[in-house]
Amino acid sequence: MVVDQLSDAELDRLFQAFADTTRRDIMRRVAVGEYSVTGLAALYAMSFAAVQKHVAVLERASLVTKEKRGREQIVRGNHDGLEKVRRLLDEYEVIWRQRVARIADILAEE
Amino acid sequence: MVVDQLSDAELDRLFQAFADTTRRDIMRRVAVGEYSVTGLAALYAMSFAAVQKHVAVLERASLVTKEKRGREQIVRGNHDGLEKVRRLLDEYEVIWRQRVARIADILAEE
DNA sequence: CTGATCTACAACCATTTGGTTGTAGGATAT
DNA sequence: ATATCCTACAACCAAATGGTTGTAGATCAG
Repeated sequence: MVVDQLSDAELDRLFQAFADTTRRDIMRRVAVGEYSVTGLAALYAMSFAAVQKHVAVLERASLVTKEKRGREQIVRGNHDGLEKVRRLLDEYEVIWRQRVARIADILAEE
Repeated sequence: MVVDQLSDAELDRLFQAFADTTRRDIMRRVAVGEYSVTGLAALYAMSFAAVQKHVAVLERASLVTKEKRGREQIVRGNHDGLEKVRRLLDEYEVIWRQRVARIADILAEE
């Protein structure tokens, strides 16, 4: 099993990428289908450049990939990025449960 | 079952709160034990005010709660906030798996 | 070749963020 | 009563964020 150590900077970028409504919506879209950057831009009430920037943020966070197809750039969801975030939150969950279990033990002892 | 609709603003706050190394570290600490704000501040190479602000960000995101005890303010992890984020990411996961399944079906038809 | 389309990126702007120091109020200890 | 401790918050600053318009390079269609 690969340990896949996540740097703080990488996690910062991952969570930061999710911390915007438009980007979360893009994530949902590209998880289901394929979109060019222009195709995505058509969905939102903001400029093409703004959407292109959002896609760039997602790309830097490894949450999407882009593939050139003719003059278009096809944006696809990257499952790895999502998995990394989920895994981290699962760790927090484990820590939490351990604590709850510990407290339960303490209460049982009384 | 409570649906517990999450507003975009609430999700923005939750992910934003996680998008900082210091705040993630605070989350790990308060998941395990109890800390006053001063107790937390002692752990980091920054001013008390900076840490107090980080705690305030986590509190606004419903990721921690504070309880006054004498002149101290005890910071505790709030499991609900963590669960909300995990649940959202699980939704993305479900969407993703549906897509993978759909592609597998298409490939199977050929 | 020419014009239209798709993308990337620079420059700019307002707001937010993450840090600082300083001030002030409530709780505790002596 | 007084000094100390813990906290909150204001004011400030530099950098990042989320948006804009404009420019320019590829690629495609006629």
